[in-house]
Amino acid sequence: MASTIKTASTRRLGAPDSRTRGLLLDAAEQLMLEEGYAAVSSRRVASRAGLKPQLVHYYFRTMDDLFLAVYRRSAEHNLERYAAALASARSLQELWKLVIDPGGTAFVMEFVALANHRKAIRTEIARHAERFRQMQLDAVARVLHGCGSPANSCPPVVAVLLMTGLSQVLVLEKALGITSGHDETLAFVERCLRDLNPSGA
Amino acid sequence: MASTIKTASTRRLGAPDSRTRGLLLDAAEQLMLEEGYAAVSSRRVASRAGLKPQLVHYYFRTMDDLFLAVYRRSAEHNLERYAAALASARSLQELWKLVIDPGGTAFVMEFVALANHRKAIRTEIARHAERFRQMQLDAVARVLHGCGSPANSCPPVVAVLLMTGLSQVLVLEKALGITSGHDETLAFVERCLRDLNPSGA
DNA sequence: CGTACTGCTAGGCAACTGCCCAGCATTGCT
DNA sequence: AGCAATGCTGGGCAGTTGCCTAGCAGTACG
Repeated sequence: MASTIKTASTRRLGAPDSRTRGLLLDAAEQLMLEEGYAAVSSRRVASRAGLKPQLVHYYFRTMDDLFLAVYRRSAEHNLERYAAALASARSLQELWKLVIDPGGTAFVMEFVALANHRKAIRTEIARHAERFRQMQLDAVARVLHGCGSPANSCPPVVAVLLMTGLSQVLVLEKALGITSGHDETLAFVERCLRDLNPSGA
Repeated sequence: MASTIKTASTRRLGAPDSRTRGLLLDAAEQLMLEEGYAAVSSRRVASRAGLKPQLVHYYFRTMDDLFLAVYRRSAEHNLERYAAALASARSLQELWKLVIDPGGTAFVMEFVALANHRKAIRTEIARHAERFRQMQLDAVARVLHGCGSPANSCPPVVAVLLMTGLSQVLVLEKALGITSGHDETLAFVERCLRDLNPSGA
């Protein structure tokens, strides 16, 4: 009754800041991006990290906990990186560059697929997305306000959704091997941005 | 060597137009939408259809063949339905209504996730997407040409991509439970369309 | 010294997977 | 009647999965 306390409901679990735990998260994240969430199993994660399979369940009670941890860590990281970039963006052009960066989008897409039928992850994504949206909104509103065009242009929320949507199709289609119309669209967006704010970057 | 001919490379397979085969396709499609592609296994598909598991492999050599068949059947069906609707659409407003219909989008999203790491399905999706895009393009070009605004507006391809992107974010976010900015965006789009073509319809 | 805790592991259970084979009964052709 | 094709099934193999239990060796601390 001494060493294995487990407080009647939870079994022994590894420390959240362990180095090994981090390695497992790395491996899971890689696997997920390369082969999809269905390929992420405890054995595969461990072998990719060069560790024993049981370690996965030593640090994460269930596989869902693993997925959540992977998502949380990456989302938090992206949020910080993005916040800094957004804060220093001074033009719509710079914001657009941030939005169409395919780095985060691919990652999010895979999680969206996973989240589609796991509510714990779905709500976590929703929470982060709202924070994300708010950040973008502030930045766009600030920049839009700085370069005028109140009635001519569209409300900031709409601009954010438009940019997000466009970025999503472009990234997704590129991944599928579809590229028709992409160049024209990118050129069009840049033309629009230049019309709104001729000073450029 | 008589009954089991199998021509040395392929084993015996069920007829493509069999009623049972259709039931299996139905079951697989349902499962996929309700629980994700990871939940589609031969046993589960069969039990959902009220049939024996071996029938799945009697009609489809591999699970990938099953997925491909599910996709092909549904995509073909959507394509026809869409073609008819597009052909009869006379205004941008009507086209927009077709684009934001969430029916097909959810289905496509699940397959995109699956396709991400199965090249046979990926190329099939790409093929259909290109046909789809071309159809939309023709329709948009026709309608845009009909209501003028050559320089003021954007090229048809860009319009299609914009609409597709917007539809994707809206559907995807709604599924996740995120709705901030959606109403404003829908209102904005309708305002834009009315500016382009006041006659509405 | 003993005690408590930590990181880690050997081993295993029950469930599930894709896929195959041999064989049944029915139908239709000759 | 004879024969072949068809729809279907009982049974099974080999592999993978999530998750658990019991325990080992090392360290910190009284």
